[in-house]
Amino acid sequence: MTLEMPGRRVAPTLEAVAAEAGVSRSTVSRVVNGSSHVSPDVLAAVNAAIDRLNYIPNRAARSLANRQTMAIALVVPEDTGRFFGDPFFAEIVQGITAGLEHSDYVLNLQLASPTAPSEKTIKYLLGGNVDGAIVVSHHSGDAFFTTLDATIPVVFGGRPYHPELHRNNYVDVDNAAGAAMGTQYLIDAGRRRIATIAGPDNMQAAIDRTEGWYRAVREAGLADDLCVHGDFTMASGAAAMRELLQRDPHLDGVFVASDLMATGAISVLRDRGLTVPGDVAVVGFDDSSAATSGEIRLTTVHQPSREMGEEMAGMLLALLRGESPERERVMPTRMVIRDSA
Amino acid sequence: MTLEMPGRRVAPTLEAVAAEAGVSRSTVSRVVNGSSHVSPDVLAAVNAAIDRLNYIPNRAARSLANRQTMAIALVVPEDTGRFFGDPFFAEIVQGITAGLEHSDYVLNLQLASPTAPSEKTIKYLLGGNVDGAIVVSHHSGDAFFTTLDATIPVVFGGRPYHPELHRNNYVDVDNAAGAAMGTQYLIDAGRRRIATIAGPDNMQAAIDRTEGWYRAVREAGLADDLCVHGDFTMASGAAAMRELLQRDPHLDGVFVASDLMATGAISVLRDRGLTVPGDVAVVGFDDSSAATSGEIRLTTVHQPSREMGEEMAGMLLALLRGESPERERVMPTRMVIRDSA
DNA sequence: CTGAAAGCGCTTACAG
DNA sequence: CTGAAAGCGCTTACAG
Repeated sequence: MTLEMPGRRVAPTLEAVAAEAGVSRSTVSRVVNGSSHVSPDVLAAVNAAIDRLNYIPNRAARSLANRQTMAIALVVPEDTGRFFGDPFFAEIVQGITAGLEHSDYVLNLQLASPTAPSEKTIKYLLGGNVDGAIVVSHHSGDAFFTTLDATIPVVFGGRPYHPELHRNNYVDVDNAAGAAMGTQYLIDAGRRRIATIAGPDNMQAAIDRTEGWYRAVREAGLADDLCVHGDFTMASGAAAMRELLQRDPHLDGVFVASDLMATGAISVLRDRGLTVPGDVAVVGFDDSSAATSGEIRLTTVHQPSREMGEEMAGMLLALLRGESPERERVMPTRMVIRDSA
Repeated sequence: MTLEMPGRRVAPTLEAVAAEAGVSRSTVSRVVNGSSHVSPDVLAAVNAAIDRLNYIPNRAARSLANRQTMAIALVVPEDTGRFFGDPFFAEIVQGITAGLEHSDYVLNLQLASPTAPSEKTIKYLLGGNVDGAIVVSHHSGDAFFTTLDATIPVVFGGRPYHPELHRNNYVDVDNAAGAAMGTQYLIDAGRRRIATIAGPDNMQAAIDRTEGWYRAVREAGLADDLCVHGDFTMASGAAAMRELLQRDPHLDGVFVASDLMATGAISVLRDRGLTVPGDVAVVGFDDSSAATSGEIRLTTVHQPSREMGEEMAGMLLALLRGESPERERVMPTRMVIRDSA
């Protein structure tokens, strides 16, 4: 590692390009950074030299000089299993990646534990290694993110749990309205005994969806006692469904706060010999690929996950440019009717 | 962004620590980097100063000075859907993360397209932004990885497609032997018309597994004509199963090159009213979480994915230390008997 | 064991 | 529009 490999050319520096083009380093730096104050012919000469030498600016040197790392952290306070298990995240990441594609920023994935990030992650995030951060799947009770938000620009995927404490940048959907819509769909279909499988109550999105269910069910004058919480995994959806069935074997509709949980719920329904949507109609939330990969295609509340990812990236980029974008971007949901309700 | 935020302290530098401790910068640098040539009391004084000031070394400055980035790229030549859709990757990533936990390296995720990495990714990887790379899910026909391997230390997850062209570092299992074992299990169970759902033939692991199936089936004197390829997704497993059934409605066993594809295959089997393993016995490969999340728990060939990820990290770390670890680490597979065969 | 000095490859005012 | 100079915060020989 220490000795020069044969055939391993040393990377050309700004200095070399300057010499090749017959100009000063300042000038090369200007063209590399797209400054407008460069005469056309000089610009051409420098660009030619850059191509000839195959020059790529040294990131570390640049960072040191201008105090920008050109890196963005994607912080996901979930264990690996949850992160990889839910297609919702795949779409978010896809969107973020797309939104960053034409920028010079690179994405650094930081998987943290749901309770608290590791010492290493904290040091990394607070140690000036990234210019900004996107945090998705935020849980309550972690003061770290408040610190982070005070240190570098951060945008949240989903309204963070304590919005009243300080104003955050986030992109989200109106979870309560979406959930109410999904529940209303069940009501309109004539269901009268409607349960919900809610998400974890330390996540704002989950809380809001539960709220939406309550609202719809109460407005319709129906009972609101059938609420069981899961943690957004398929297994937890199944477990919740079992409990619900035990509490009321005659329920005829269930609004589930995520497609993945809905998939789990449906499998137990079928195990019990109940038909979907015949005996029990099921409405999910997300419209992720989980909605169509199971045995029964899910009727669900669609949220534009990919676009949300793009929005997050765009918002952070704007923040990084020193602009003041709208702090709260709430995107629309809509019903997608398929086979489960 | 440009003006100093109120309350935003400037990060303390090495210089500041040196002043605080009453020593030179060189000395502080030595203790930060764990050099042994420091007297006990000086070491104590410096560490105290570091704690007092809450000093975190500046990465960019360090990188610039010693030409190390302390970053490792995880390159996955798959689209986001595939990467997030297969729990196998989750376990690999988990292992890699664990293996890097106690090092000072950070992981940079680079999702590339299966055919060729983007211009941005290439520039990033070749532009001295990472000290090494781990590439998983390597497909054939991409000369880029040869270039990459010649530029920085890289370890492959799975033997790369053209091992004869140059010697790579990799960690893998004996895919052929594992597949033969899985197929043999079917044979021993009395199955006589055994098909395979193979992986894409531009991936070495897939090729090897197909090879193992051929070997077992031929040695048993059985027909070897029922081979259909999928691309490791659940949907492709289902499609392959349909084609297989069309080619021979009476097949009684199938070895599937991945659990995810096996899950897809089983769902069509059941749709057709065939019982598993009664009518058709199914053996998967991976023993990922997909093996136990479906309707029928998979009998499958286990590969130690998480450990493999750890090995990859360990191997790369050794390479980065300038050591010469074994270039090829082949880990054991074993049968896991559950309900599908 | 410790320090002074040079240097890593850029950017950024400051002149002109 | 262009260049000379200083500086970003470290590490690395080189002396001592």
